[in-house]
Amino acid sequence: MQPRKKLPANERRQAIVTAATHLFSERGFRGVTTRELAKACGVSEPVLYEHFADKRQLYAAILEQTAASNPSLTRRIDEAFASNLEAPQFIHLIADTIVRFLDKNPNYSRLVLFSALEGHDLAQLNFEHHMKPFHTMLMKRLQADIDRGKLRACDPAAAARVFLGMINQYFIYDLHFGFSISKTSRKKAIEGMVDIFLHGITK
Amino acid sequence: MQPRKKLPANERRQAIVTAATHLFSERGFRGVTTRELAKACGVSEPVLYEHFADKRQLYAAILEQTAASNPSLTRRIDEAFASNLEAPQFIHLIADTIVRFLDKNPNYSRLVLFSALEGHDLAQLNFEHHMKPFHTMLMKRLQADIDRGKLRACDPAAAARVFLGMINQYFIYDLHFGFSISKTSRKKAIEGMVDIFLHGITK
DNA sequence: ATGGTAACCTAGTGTTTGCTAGGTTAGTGA
DNA sequence: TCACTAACCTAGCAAACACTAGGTTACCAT
Repeated sequence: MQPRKKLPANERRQAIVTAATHLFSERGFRGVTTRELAKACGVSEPVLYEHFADKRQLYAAILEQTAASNPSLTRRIDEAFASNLEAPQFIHLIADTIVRFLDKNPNYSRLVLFSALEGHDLAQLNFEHHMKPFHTMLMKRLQADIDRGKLRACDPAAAARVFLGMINQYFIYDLHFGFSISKTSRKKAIEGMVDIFLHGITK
Repeated sequence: MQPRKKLPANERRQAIVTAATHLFSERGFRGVTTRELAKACGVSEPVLYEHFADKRQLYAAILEQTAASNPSLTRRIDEAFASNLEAPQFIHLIADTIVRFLDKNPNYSRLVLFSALEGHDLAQLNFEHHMKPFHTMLMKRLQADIDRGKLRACDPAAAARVFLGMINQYFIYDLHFGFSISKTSRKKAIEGMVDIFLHGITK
């Protein structure tokens, strides 16, 4: 065991947030003790309290970072919306982007869902920052396509909900099956769902 | 304060389970203390331990009852499947039945989701007893309609997933909005989603 | 009426929790 | 090189936790 390395405040703080994100996403706010947290960070408990006033504020910092970050996902989504792809290719791209993100960030959905269930003040942050804007953008895009006569005259709000629910179901299945489905059959499942969704909104 | 009423074991046990179901669905397993539990039941803590070996077994009993019960929902779903309604009416009926159930049992989804997230042994019980059979039945029904030429040749497994995800999204929105949406707009939202789903699977 | 007992209680147990007082060490600038 | 301080530690607090030993009371059969 080599002597412990001392880190500057900002780096240590980030290390704590990273480790805590893992733990909180696995077991929720109440399921993680500050002792575990400290051990996972490789430091002692008082160090946590030099960066965060209490456990709740540490949790809040994590939720905030989670909701504010994921720049790669946001960027790719924005790119998809900015592109002039036709509806089918556009929907495929969006679905693929989100599912790929969820595969690479298995913590994400758990963290968000835990915070919502546990009723944390900042639980709606992700909803307001990601889901709602996405929902709005998707609605507008679909409405535009309907106006252009590219899609049939369905309710764009309902369509956006179906799409989000469809993608979300992907996570629920993972939650129950424990990621036991192979990547290939997963890809097929997504394609099947997108296929039905597209048929549902096109003439 | 009138003298406390003594209940026979089976009635007291059921009273405990009922009260505990409420609390656990609101805050999850770790979010509820045995003291709260006892208070909510109107008894002292040792009474809990005369009916259940420990907190986990009480929780297990609740999950078991939740997964095994809801006979009204199961019966109505079975009736819908047994009926010879055409696909559109059938899908409308199923969606309406489930949504109506979720409105009357706001605890249900939370309890199931909490147990899944917290990784309880019996978490898959509901999935195995309700979701999976329903998924299978829906798949078979859709496949039959596809074979009869009533529906287009889509992937029935994917279709079932889209349907479940769509319904599930209804709960997620409630989770975030806190049941602030009025019943009428809710009904409209469901109808819009069912509409898209139906268009997605019909020719 | 009254004994027997199922149903319930008070008053704790040891353990774990979030959090802290007060001391120690590693790294840096002069 | 050495003093200063940011970064870290050990040790332990009070409160809350799941759970229990041992005594009390309401109810029912006789």
